[in-house]
Amino acid sequence: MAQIGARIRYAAWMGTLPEHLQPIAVGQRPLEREVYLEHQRDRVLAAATEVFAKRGYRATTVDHIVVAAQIGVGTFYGLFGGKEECFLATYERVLADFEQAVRAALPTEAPFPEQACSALRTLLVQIAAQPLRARLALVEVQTAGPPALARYQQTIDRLIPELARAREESPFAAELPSRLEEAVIGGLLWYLQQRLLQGELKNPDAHLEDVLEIALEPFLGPEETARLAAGARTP
Amino acid sequence: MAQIGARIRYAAWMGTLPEHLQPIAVGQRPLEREVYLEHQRDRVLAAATEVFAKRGYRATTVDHIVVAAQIGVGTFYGLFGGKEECFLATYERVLADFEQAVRAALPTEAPFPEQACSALRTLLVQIAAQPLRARLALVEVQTAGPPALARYQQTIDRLIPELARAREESPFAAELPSRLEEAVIGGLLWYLQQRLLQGELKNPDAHLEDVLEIALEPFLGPEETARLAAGARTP
Amino acid sequence: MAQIGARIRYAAWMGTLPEHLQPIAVGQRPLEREVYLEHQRDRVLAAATEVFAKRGYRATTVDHIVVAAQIGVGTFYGLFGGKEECFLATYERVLADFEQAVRAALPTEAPFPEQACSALRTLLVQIAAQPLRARLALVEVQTAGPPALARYQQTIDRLIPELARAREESPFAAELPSRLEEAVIGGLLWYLQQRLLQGELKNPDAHLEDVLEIALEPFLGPEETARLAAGARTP
Amino acid sequence: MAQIGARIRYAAWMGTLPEHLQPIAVGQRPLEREVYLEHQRDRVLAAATEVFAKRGYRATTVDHIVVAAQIGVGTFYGLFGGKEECFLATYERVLADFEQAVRAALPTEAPFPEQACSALRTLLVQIAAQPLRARLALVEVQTAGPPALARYQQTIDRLIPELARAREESPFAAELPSRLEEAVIGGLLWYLQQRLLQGELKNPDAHLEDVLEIALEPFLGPEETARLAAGARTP
DNA sequence: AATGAATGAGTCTTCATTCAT
DNA sequence: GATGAATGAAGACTCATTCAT
Repeated sequence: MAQIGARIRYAAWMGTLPEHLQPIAVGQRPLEREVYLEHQRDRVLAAATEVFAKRGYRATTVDHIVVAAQIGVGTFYGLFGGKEECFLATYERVLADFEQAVRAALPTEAPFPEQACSALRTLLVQIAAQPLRARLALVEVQTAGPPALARYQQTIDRLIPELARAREESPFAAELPSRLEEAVIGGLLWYLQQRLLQGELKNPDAHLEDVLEIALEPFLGPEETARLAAGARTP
Repeated sequence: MAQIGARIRYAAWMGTLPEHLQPIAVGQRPLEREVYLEHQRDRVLAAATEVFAKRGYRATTVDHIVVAAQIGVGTFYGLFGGKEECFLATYERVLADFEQAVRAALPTEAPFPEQACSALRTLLVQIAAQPLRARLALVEVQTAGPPALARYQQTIDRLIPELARAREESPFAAELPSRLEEAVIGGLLWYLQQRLLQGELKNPDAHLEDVLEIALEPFLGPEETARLAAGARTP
Repeated sequence: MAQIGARIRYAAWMGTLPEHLQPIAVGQRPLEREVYLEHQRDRVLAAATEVFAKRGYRATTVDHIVVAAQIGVGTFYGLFGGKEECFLATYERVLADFEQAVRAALPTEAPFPEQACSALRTLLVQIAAQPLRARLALVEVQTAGPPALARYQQTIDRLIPELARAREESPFAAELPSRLEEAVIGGLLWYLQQRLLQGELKNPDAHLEDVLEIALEPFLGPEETARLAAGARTP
Repeated sequence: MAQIGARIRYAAWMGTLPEHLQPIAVGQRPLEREVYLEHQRDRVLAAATEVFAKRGYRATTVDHIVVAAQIGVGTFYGLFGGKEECFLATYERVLADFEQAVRAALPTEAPFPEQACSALRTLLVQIAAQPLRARLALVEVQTAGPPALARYQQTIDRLIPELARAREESPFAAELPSRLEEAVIGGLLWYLQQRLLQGELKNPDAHLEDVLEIALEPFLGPEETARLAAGARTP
């Protein structure tokens, strides 16, 4: 029903035409192919992310992805087991990228509150920079069927121990509700999801205060939270 | 593919068969019919709730509902505009019932904290008593397409002012994060949704403490919350 | 991909247009509908038989049938579980018709050899009259997948006891090979199948002698067989 | 979807790796290559036979064969024109092997009945020894499309003159039905096919008597047939 | 010569919705 | 008003075959 010529893409990517300029190291060829393939999967994943985020998981058809990625249907099924598996791969990729961004920016030597603040800020920055991918990871994942939902919940469950460190640092650790981490994460996700759906997350710093209040104030109290917010704003 | 004879049901409900023995009071007929129709819609809604909750919105087909409700497809489309509209109606009905239950049990004369506590407890009781309907209103609604999601968010938005009363009552009103209501509701919904999906909401009182901690402690503080929990447990 | 307007067919079949000429007996309507439905299934079955016989089971697509029968794809799947089930139904129908024709022509009061001869002759007549259906029942059934093959073998197994009656009548019963029925039926089917594939079964009487020789001579001997052949030729 | 490194296999078969140590006799290379190619085709054919027999012609995909044979898809298409042609080649190969086995065991100097008996016995032995190949040559060939079916019928047609020799030897040649060879072969094939499908051809001698009765008794009469069966059993 | 990634026509199947009865 | 047969667009997925490397 759609798509034509992706072999051409490979040729183009290889820059085939000026033959004499090609790397002559014959042994290298298979490597290039491998690199191309990785690149290919990435391209499809990127296209899929966009399509999923724009149309929603359900409204997206394999054909949409295939057209967007400029590949054949068969290629798609060679790369992924099907629409659902493709979505899952997309989700994993987005998640991994976000996580890596957060880790990369993390002031590992700083005290925990600063680290937490940095993580949240990077998250907001990432969301603002890549709203489509964020939408996929926060919204669409919830409607992409049971396996995706399970994977989403698993992701969140992994956040609980991270936040538990805030409890340890808390001056009022003793009085904290037992389920606080869970509630805080639920609240935070809700907040982000709502803002995202309203298209209100263009400017990360505009929401940092809210986010810190939601995520950290219950543990660290208002003054400390305000201090963090102020600190984050300056640099 | 399925369904047989629903006209018969109407006849039976009317006690029709011996036609000449029917009440002839013509004026009364339309009323009976109206009553029947309402009854009919209720029956279909009830059947639909069950099907939607059991199979999930997406996996449910109009035929499933139609078979469960023992009506014809045409009747279904006479009653609702389509599958989505039917789901929405189902959702509204469930919501209205839950709300009514909460209102009915509300100690209107009691101070706010007691009222809030009662509302939350009734909610837990309702969820435990009707897990299918709860599942529909908390989980399925999120996967039933954009309109349903919008309606869900609207529902939640309406809860914010209710919770804002807790802020007024709060002894530390001044220090409360500005977005606290939002975060608290998000956290609460997350908590309920997770428990529901795990099938852990059979016993309402087992979760009341958690729920109070999540919903009220941020506003009222630990002592007051503990007091409410204790008070709720006794009656 | 194809098909339009079958509702029209129903109207036409009902002869709707001249409304005042319609049977007014309202109670009769559902019956007519039922009759129509049976007629409908028959029509589809007839169309399917033709398509299957002409294109072969494998080369036939559901769409081919659907176009030939002038119905919608959905209607097809409402009538049958799928292509294979449709083929099976077709096969059963053809078989039943052939069997009925044989039974109808059977001289029940005559001695066994005459009955057998009549049965074989009717079979040849039927095959000559409906080569497409014969082809389906003798050839295509073997390539229509395991279930069809099993059904075919079952059919043949049911013929063995019928032929065993010839053994009882045989003057040399004692000397007959034990597996003779099986071999004879195999040989007969082979003969018919080959002739059919060569398009050589246009004239039933041209093959009656061969068929009698194959099927009956091993049991009844050459003279008796020749007598039967001669007798069958005259009427 | 599958297959890796078949070039390696060639290298291994050639003992390639230490390139400078390879026999340099250039003239010899093409020969080795030819030998390799024949070997290669054999290997693929063997793998294909197994796959076709196990999964059935229709359910077998080119990929299945390619994986089983450990070659690339392209190689497959270099070796055969396509799936159907490959099946045909497989069939020919199996047939040729069976025929050769029969010929090899044939007591050329013995009188015809003994030869026929030997041929049938060898056939049964071969079938018992290689049920998969037998299944391919007797069953699958019938479902592998028109060309294969035609080829199958051709094979059988070639058997008729062989069996006609039995007619010449027959003491009752004059009374034999004219189409007897055809019927007998049809019956024999049917018998074998049925036993094969039921997995009942493990022990060749258990079926020799049946087979002789089906194939030879019509020509040679019961006593002679019994004599042959007895003779075949002893050696 | 061998490889296997890419292709995309072709297949089956589902299901929301319509409308003549 | 109720019915349910009919529709057919739309979807997911397969697999024989090609061809650049």
